[in-house]
Amino acid sequence: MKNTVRKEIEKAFIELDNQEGWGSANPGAFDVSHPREEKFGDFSTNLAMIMASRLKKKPRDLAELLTAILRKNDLFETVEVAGPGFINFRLRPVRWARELGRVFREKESFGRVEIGKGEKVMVEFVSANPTGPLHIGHGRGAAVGDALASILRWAGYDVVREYYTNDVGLQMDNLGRSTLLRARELAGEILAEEPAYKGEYMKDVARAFMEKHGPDILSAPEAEALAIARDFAAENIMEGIRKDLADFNVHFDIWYSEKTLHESGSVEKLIDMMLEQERIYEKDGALWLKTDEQGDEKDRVVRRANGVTTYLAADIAYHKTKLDRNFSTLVNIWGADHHGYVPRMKAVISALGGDPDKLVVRLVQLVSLKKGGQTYAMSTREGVFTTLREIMDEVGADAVRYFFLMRSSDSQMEFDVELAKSQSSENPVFYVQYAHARCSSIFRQAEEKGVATPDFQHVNPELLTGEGELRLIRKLMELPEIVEVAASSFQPHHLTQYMYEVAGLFHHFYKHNRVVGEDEALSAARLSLVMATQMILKNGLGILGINAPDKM
RNA sequence: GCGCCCGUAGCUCAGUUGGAUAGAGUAUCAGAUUGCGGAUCUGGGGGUCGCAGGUUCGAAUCCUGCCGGGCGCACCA
Repeated sequence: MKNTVRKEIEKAFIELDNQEGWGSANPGAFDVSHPREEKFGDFSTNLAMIMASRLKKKPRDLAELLTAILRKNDLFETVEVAGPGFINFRLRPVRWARELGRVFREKESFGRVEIGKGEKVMVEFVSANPTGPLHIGHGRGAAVGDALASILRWAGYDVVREYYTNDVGLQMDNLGRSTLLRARELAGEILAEEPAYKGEYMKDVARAFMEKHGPDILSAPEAEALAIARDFAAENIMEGIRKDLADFNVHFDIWYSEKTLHESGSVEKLIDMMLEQERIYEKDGALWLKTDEQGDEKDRVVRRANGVTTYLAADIAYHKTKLDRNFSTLVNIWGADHHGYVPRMKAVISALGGDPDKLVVRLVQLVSLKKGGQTYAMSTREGVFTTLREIMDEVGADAVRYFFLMRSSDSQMEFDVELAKSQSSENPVFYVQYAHARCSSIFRQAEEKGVATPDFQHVNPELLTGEGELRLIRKLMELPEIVEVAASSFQPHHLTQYMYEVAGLFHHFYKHNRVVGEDEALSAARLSLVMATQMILKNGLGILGINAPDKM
């Protein structure tokens, strides 16, 4: 609808331009927005203010001239000049009601837009090392990454969800050693040293390890036992991560293993190539990548003096594969504690001959937990963290996702556990899901009373022009705009916020308008509005990866 | 010391590319409903948008400086 209005404004401007002979032809960039105050109308444009300086006219005078033309358009009920030179539009109510037909034509696709034009986008997220279970920080990244991927898909991009596993290197060796230590402890030995991974979960890993390999494994040669323990632990923990994510309704297209990059030799090959290109040089026995001249604080080591490559070396090879796979945008969702890597990774992209602007890093800020009136900061340093599994078990996957998605990922957030658990209107996820369930309930009621589900083509739109109805309809028709905003800002919370508003307007409508009543035509019209609302709630919640229940 | 994010109502937070009298929930106060799910709805009070400059017709939004909070600054990942 917004685009329709924009086109009408452009047409009017061109007409005015011809009439006055300014020859400016192009109205340029101007806004069409929903005014904050309802009394200003359905849409508002700043065109007159933008063009005023270019044409050396007073904004209000220009606005008046445009208004005279726009008033002839029967799309609008009123066109008015306001404030410093805004033009405010109010559409004829019946035009809004008729617009609902779009929802019934597009159904489960209503909300899709084509700004992506089929371009390939990768969203890489979570990518936690298989050294321990996911905690709620990972959970926030998982929710944001997954919802963002869906939003981009709805915006017309060809999206791939990818998880990169760091399944080799020093951390993995530490993991193997920790497993063996715990296994020996289970066998009755005293801990020879403090394990690198101290969490309780390591005891479970060790127990499973012993069950599979039996006690003989402990007397095997150290190197052999270590390798077996390492591989077992990594696989065991990774399995848990996959399960957690699946239960969190997060599904990846590709699980990319760092190990394969080493095994294929592409890490070494790229280092050699960059040495030749003098993007990598030797100093103090180590090999360094020139990231400094690309905006990083200093150059970075890719191969240590002891001959072992660093994480960065693998990351070069990994990002090479991303570039080779022809994505137009590479989105990475990282925890805020990794922000220092952004310039480094941009430098890597440049060194590979790619455009660093292709890499979009969304940093997701930390989560703290509020429980029993206390706030707990999640801290890896102090080893205090709640796992994603624990919080999912306590409040449910839907509520966890909703809470992670209702705030801007740029802000640190407080997760109120009691609120997420409460089954009342105070809890936003219940408020939204309840709106959907209420729609279903209305249909059940209609069915009992023998009221048929209407076909929108036979509904009289004039019957949907009450204040509460119009407000709801206007909001419903915004879904495509919201998808666009969320996609272009890479911020899913815009959609979550919108869902809440839709639910609020629907509850209001329901309270003040009898849906299934005596008047057959009116019942049909209102039932169709409920159907449209339910479709929007279902589509929106679907994008966010949250269930839309018929009963609660 | 350098860098990134944040600072908006008592509390938790929105505010799309700069727009009109800055919003929601919650808390608080006051109300509604003999009917489709009260898991709902209506209203009131509550603000120096951290502070100070600057750009602009117009700044919560952009720029600079300062203050406060969080997080990073390895030949770890």
